[in-house]
Amino acid sequence: MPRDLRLSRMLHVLIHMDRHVERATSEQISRMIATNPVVVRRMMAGMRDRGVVMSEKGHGGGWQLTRSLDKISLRDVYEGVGAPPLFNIGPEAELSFCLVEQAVDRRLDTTLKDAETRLLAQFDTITVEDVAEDFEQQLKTTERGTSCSAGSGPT
Amino acid sequence: MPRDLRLSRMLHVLIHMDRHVERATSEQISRMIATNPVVVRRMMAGMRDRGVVMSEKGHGGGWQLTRSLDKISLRDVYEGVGAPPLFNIGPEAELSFCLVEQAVDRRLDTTLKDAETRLLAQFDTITVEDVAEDFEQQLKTTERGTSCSAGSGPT
DNA sequence: TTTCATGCAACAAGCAAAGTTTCATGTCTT
DNA sequence: AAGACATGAAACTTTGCTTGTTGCATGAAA
Repeated sequence: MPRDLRLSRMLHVLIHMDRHVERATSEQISRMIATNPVVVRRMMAGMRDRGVVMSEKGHGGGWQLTRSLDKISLRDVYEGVGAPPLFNIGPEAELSFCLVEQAVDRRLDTTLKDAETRLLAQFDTITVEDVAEDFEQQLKTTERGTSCSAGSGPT
Repeated sequence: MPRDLRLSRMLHVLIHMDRHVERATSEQISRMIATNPVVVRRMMAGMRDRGVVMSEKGHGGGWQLTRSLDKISLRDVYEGVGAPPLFNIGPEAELSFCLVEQAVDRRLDTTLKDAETRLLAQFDTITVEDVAEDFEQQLKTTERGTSCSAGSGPT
């Protein structure tokens, strides 16, 4: 249903990096989320700019976390991946000369801004570690050590 | 910024219909929101199915409100235009075999569903009449009777 | 110097809403 | 009955944004 997968994918990646691989190349990461290394670099660049991960070039290089997951909030990740628009609905960008449309736009705008503020506040309260623990809880229950990054090559 | 304009546009149309035109053809309505008559019919069809407006074919036909604006909530309009996805972000639709991704998806899903519930509840509390009164308040302040449906022909 | 990695730019593909064209159906007027 | 006017519905095109892909430059280790 949604169109922007970056937040979801980045969370997925960060947890794998913390729990399973420590340092990973874009190539390896791209296999975790079934995509292309370039897409990974594009996403990771924003995280690096925010100081959540670091990258090293050259032989033996790759990506690495710079803090533990309990110091990374969903908000950090959301902004790291470029703070894409939260909502799919809303008024047109350019304001109209029609006072009716202006009133509609104002009302819709404030209502959505309110919802956005509340949701981002929620994002502030959730750490990636919280989500990682959800994962481990489930792992304990099912007994299978199923993870996605294992083995399977590209193409 | 948003991609789905139907809620915004429909509100705009309903207020004009109540305050200015009473009965309007798709052609006239399409001029209000600067679009095509077919786009209007597509949007209005859902509103008709929900009993908010009625349509009549043939000479002298067109669209008409079946209730006053204070009996139409934003929620009604949102659902009338097809209840498009509220959010632009979120997890992939198909569930993964990777337990990490599953945990991420669950967490994101519940968080967004929560926000969705709150926003729709907010939509329940706002009537189109409320928005129409915003418009008239503004009208009183600026003294200009500016509206969009006046005069200007297509192309 | 070769190999492996990121960095960056440009372009193609996929998807959903919006826009458009065309024709059928129904209704009022003359 | 004929003509004008309106919705109804289907098919297709356009648009905007994310994602996917290719190519090349840059930097670091072997």
